[in-house]
Amino acid sequence: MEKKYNSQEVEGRTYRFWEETGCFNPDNLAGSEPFTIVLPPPNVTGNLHMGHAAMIAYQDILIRYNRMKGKKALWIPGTDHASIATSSKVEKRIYEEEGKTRHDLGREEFLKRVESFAQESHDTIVNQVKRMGASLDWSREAFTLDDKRNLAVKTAFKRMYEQGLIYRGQRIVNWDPLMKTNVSDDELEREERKTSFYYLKFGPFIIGTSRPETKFGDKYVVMHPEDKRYLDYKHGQEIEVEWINGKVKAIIIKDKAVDPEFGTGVMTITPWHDLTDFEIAERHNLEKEQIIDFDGKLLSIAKEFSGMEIEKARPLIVEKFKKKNLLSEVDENYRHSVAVNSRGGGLIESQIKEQWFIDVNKKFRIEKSNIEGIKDGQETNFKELMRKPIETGQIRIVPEMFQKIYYHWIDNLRDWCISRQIWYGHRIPVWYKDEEVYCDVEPPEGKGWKQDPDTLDTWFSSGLWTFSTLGWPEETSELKLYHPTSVMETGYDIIFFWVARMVMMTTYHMNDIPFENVYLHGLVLDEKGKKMSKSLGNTIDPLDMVEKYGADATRISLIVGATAGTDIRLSEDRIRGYRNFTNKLWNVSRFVLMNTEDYNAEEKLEWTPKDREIFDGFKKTAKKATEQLENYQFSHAAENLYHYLWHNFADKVLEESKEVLENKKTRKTRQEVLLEVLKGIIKTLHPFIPFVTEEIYQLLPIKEKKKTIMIEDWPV
RNA sequence: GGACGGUUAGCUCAAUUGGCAGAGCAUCUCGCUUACAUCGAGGGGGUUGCAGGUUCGAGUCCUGCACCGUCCACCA
Repeated sequence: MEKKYNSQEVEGRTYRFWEETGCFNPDNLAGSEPFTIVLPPPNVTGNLHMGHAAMIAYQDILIRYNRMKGKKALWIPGTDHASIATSSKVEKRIYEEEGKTRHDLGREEFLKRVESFAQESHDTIVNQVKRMGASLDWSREAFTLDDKRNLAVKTAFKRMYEQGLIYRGQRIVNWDPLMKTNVSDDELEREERKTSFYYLKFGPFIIGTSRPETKFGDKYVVMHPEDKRYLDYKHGQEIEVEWINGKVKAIIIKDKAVDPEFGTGVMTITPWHDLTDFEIAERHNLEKEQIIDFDGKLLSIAKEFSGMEIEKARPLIVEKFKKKNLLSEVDENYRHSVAVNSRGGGLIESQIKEQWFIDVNKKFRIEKSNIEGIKDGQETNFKELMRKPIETGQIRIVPEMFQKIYYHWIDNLRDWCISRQIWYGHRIPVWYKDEEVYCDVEPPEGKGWKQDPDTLDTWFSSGLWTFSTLGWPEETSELKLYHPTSVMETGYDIIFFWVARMVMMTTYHMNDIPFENVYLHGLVLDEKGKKMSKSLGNTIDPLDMVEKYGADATRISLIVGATAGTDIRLSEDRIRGYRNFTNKLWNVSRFVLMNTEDYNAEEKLEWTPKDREIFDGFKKTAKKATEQLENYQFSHAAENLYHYLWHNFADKVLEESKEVLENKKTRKTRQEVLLEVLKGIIKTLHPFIPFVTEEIYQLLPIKEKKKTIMIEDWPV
């Protein structure tokens, strides 16, 4: 046994060895009870970060533990094309390097570039995942945009379209003028900004606005019906006012959406560019006019400002209001939040545009149902399908706290906008010819059909992930055996994007739940508690740490102290600390092996009471660790084992054994006990620190050794 | 504006249903004893955010407050 443990050398060789054993593939395992996890597919946008490393650690623990418990443990790898994120990344790169936009390149050429970037990222990521020691079944690897998944997406779309659950409509959407696409409500990020708030004279009224550049088309002035200050004005009354481009006729509208407490209690509306205004306009059947185009520039209605970008035009427009004596007052310290595209895009401008939506309220009949609380043939809708399995406990969320957040999201949910005006992703399987619309998995026969240019929101394909990876829409035996999956282990930050959508898609298409348990982990933050980001320069690259301290140390440093749903602070010191732990385990093993060179496995002797006490001490610890693992208390389990190895087995048992081993009478049984306990320790520690434990296992002088510790029996 | 989480040793966090406040790191003292100095032996360090209440007993339960964080929300 080497005096020093060389993680670099051992880890590289051991992963290859594991792959060769075939034990990552449950088809080669003896058990019959399945245990399934699908890996949340990393985006093919570059590299793995610490968050990925943590997620791999948690899932690999579950998989290795259950495999040792004799289950058919399946962990399915895959990557996500992440349409908007990947597209944005490549667009930026091309713009920086060549000064071109995707529109300059054209759809075909641009897609080629994205695909080659995606392939590169994929290869890097797969390599990194392997370095972490993940026992994934690579024979089942999937990609959200490969042929099988493409078929699944199209099939899913078609079914939902035919049942009227997917529809196309003119609606107000979140338009990103920078990336030139719409994004869903969940992809928005709010940023608080300090801006000026302008009070403008609109005939007899003073109206407030933070967006004077949208005011060109104003012809409705709205107030609360019960606002006493304005009782003299009647709904529908027409007034003539002097406005930015001369006299306009305006109509008084009374609507409860107006808050009398805010500003002057009167506002003019811009239905094309604001959701509240849009809804008011819908209620009263008012005209809607576009003021800003899809590039974020003013339209001809703005007269001399037409073609200008908003930021540039705003001060000039304010100046004009001022000159015309229409500016009453300016509040310079107005704070409000603006919406930004969280996928690296720009400031959101609401626009009316034709888009595809999933109707979350529409009732439909579910033929068969394995969902608790929903009967065969019952009428239901997507909101209910998402809610029911959590309510009945058929799906358990850990930590429980997130249930409330989940319900709250469902209650406030609006129709999910699934179309995107970007090119990288699943093209919408709909074709048009004149007034005809055709939806199918394959394009229609005949000439003159044009496919919808849009692609689907990346989360549409992600929503199918638990079953599309198992071969759906084909009715495979894989699906029967491994679905519903056992655990969905993912970050709490994508509970809406992903967890909810999987529940929705799976209950609808499979009439079943996607997973039995949801374990939500926290974020990996830097040592000061800040989010790791490249711009802040506070990232720790998992691969650097693997090279310096080993994958085992990196993994366990992400586990201890990470309880469900809470963020973890990581520093290099922490990882170094756990490297010391793997070193300790190595030396403990060396001590045991050095003192058992003459051990004869054939001879069976009776243990002394002290021997038994030692063994019981380990049993107790292992039992506790098992309970903790069953309850997803990874941190506690790891800490518990850490403590036992170091402060009980090493500090007490080995120290005391030094004397016992000297004595010929007591030597033999003690050797047996030490080997037995050491074997137990490395088995229970294996899910956490797989490499070093495998290496030690291979060196143990025991009989009936399996080819790998991965398929050893769990010692409880 | 609404909800949720947090506040415990210098730092990061534990403490099952209320039952003697703990661990790791850091720090200090001593020790290169042939498993390990990536180590060992030992020490110091606390009014559990604040103010009340329930209880034989509160870090834990109740009420109020303060601060930090997160999510949600159409205030122009």
